[in-house]
Amino acid sequence: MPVARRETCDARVIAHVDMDCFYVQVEQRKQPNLRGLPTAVIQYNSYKGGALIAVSYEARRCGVKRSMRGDEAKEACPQIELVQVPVARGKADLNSYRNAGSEVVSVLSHKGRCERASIDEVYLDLTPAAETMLMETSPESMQDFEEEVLKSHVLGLEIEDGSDAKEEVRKWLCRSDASYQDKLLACGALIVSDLRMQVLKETEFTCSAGIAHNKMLAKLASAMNKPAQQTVVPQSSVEGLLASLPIKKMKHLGGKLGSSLQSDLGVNTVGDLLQFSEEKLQQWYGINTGTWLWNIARGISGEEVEGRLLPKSHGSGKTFPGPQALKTIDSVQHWLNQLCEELNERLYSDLDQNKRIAQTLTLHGRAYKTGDSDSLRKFPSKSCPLRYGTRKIQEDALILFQAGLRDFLGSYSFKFHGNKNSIWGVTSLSVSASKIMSIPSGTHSIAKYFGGQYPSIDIVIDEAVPSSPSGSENCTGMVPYDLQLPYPDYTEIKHSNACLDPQDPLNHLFTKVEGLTEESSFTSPSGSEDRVTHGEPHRVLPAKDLSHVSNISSLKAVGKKKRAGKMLHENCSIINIFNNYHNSRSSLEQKNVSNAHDVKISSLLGSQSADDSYSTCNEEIDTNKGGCSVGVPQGREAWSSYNIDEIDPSIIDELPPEIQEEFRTWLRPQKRPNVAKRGSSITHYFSPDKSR
DNA sequence: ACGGTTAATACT
DNA sequence: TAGTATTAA
Repeated sequence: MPVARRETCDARVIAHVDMDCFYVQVEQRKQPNLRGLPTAVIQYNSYKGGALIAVSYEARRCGVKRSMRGDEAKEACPQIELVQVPVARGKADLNSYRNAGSEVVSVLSHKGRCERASIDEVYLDLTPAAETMLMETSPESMQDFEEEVLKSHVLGLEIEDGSDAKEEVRKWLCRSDASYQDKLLACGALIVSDLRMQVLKETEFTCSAGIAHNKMLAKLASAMNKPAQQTVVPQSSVEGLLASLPIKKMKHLGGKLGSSLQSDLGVNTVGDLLQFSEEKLQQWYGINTGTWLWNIARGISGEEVEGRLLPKSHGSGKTFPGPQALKTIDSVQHWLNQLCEELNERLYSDLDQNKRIAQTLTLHGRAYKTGDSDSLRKFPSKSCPLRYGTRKIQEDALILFQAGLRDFLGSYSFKFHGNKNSIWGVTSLSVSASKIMSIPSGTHSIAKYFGGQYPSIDIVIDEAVPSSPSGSENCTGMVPYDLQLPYPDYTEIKHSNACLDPQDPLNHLFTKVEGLTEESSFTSPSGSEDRVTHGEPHRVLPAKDLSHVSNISSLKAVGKKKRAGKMLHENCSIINIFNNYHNSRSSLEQKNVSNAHDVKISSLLGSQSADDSYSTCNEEIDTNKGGCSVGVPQGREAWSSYNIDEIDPSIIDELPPEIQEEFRTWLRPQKRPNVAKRGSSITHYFSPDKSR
């Protein structure tokens, strides 16, 4: 949650690092002969030469743009080298780019708190590092600087014609009469240029960066001078910068909200927003967005750098444009199988490398209905608890699709159901895994149970662990681990204060999840009658008729209520054990657990081979004191097994500092409830952010 | 309605 | 909550 309190108290040093045409650089590193040539990365060569997704700066100089197709690019720049995105399972495979992004993160993350903002972007909070540098090795006392940092752009620093820009920058960097804030930024510039050189040395990738007092300004700055340059935003330059900055250039305002601002208020630059009171902006766009707008007009953004090096979800998707639209369940199933195979592979990599498990599987689709004016209707997304193993994910995804299709088609559809000349076409499919939790990996960690050292714990193991649990060889339905999350556990996570009602007639089901699982895993996808539904709000699918859908254990086990702290050992979910473990700790013991949360960076970035065994649970305590740990669950989820309201605030001081921080973040004032907006249909995305 | 794919976040 | 919508790279 953004908190702008710091904005007025102390100056932060925030950097945004943005890789230059990243996919191109990854391909050029693979094929060094392409270096320096106009190059673009395309996917799917079939239609008009494929779609460009990254363009080198040489090619941009030729007039090639990202919105072009391969053919157009060739036309604009005949010498252009077009490299195809790797394809696996008939779809684009972005793994090499993800892994390259991780390489970059591993270099950047050892200096200050680091947030992986996307596959090729990172935020850094360099405040402590800059403060330290200012105290110990202030640029003021430095004689010479690296060439690289002298190439920095400093906004508001006037370079007269004929004067030496590098000399001006050098003078700015070691100005002794600079404000404290500017001195910190100067330190930030030195640190960042150092980091960028390190990235180049260790990964062969160039990047650009912005250095400013908050994320918003750093992000703006990193895009101002590309490629391979950095830009500093002194506070004194902010007003002028925003005064002329087109509103649409601002992050979050590139879409409909930005357009509304233009049409509702006649605002064209960020500076134009200054004329409106906070109340006025709130009236138009709601409390949160209104306050956010009022702040950004003043260059204020209190968003914290999150300290997260890993993605929060994994997804795999594909589009089937126009004539390629899928018209049969069989073709849908085929593609779902491909997508799920990829997803499963990535889930196991994440488990292996980062000791994380995902809890929710979601299916998204797009579809049209033929001969229906309503054909643009949205295909609903559906989700359910995630069960590990290719086959299970495939089964569940198909079920979710069928549920979605049923909703999509509505009542009149059923007679054509399954007909060859179907009245629908699917134009895109995607499956994703979210609600990822990190499994603590220290001495007392249940991660050890994964390694089989404590086989008495009732985790279901279908089969011995193969070294590489990739999808295709799992078609037998055998999977290494049954990490399914039967419904009771799932709901329990979200409602740690839920109670077990001993009288609940569904309890017997609750304790029989394992049996149901075994039985249902191999049940044919139709005709099953022995499902159970109930009226609780945690159904995955609508309570309507599900009988056309196969059994799915997670849908069947629907008992929910449970007394906090009282666990049922018959229930074999890994999450349940996790919770049980946590809940049985004293607050003192929790210290140890928390300290052991972190996973070594090396395990994140080590060779990508999937054959590391889980038994190599390290007992190391994280050595990174900068709050930049890997694999630590962030935010509330990390503490989901505790009832927030039951935490005695006095225990917080007893916790290790990094955990205290997490608690405090978590206990910060929550966002104000939104109030009605007026005159705009734009929904609200922003949290209160204002300095007080 | 060939800017695809992936991911994050906010709202209801 | 689960589902929708917006944004961005």
